[in-house]
Amino acid sequence: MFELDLRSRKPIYEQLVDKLKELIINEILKPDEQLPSVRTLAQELTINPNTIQKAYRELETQGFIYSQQGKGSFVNPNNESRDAGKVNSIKTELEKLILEALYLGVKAEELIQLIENLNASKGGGDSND
Amino acid sequence: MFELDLRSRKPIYEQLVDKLKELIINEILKPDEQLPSVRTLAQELTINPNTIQKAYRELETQGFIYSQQGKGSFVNPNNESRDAGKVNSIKTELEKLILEALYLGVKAEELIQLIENLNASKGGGDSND
DNA sequence: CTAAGTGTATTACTAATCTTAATACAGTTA
DNA sequence: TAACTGTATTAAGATTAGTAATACACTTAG
Repeated sequence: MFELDLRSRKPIYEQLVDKLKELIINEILKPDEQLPSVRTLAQELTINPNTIQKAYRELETQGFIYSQQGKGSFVNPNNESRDAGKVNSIKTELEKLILEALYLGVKAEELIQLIENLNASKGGGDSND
Repeated sequence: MFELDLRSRKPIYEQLVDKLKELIINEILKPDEQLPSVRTLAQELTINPNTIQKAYRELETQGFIYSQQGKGSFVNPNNESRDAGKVNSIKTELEKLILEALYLGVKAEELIQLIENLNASKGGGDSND
């Protein structure tokens, strides 16, 4: 299900968070779909269950999944209103990166094109990155 | 010159890097303008010179400043061609954030507006964030 | 109720990072 | 030469991050 780089400087749990976020955003994991249990996934990836749990907790904090004790962890159906704070922090990050890109000579049109491409492929299934 | 949060989880040198990048991008620090010396700034902020140096080294690695032994550290005039690798990594980061924003319900138009606003204010002096 | 599955919490050990400090070296400039 | 620059090294302490082992709590199927 995942390919992890155990030798990377990037923590395992962070790699997990990124990959799962990607799967959720690209709707490969559907709303309310159950994720693998912490122990199952831990066995599969040959890492510690706590590491999985740390990733799941982070995803829950960020609002991408919800967990129920005894039942499992599931993809959070994305109601586009609950995340005002998160949207704001993302916008702040975006501003920083956009300013940096503009400073380095990237044209505004190019950035706009980037958005339009990503927006067009949204919901169109998987992406190749 | 700066306000640092010594109690923050964010390392001091990283706070410095961010602030200086901002000043450079917004052209408050002009090309070839000399930065405060590591020792001066260290005294001013009551922190260790090594911490300043770490920030300066990071800024130099990222291409925002250049340093000359015996002379000082200076804002790097931004020739908009040298940073192909950096531009690419910024674009990758942007893609991730844009996808996440779109997923959370932010409209593409809103993001485009964001870019246009930032682009319009570019070179127009300071910003209020 | 029991068994086997789920998530959760606590604790501990290890490793890495951050900050400071004390020196020393090297180049520039007046 | 003196006083300023950046740079490098080493070491120490503190904090944080990552991983692991274990126990607890809830849910579901029988």
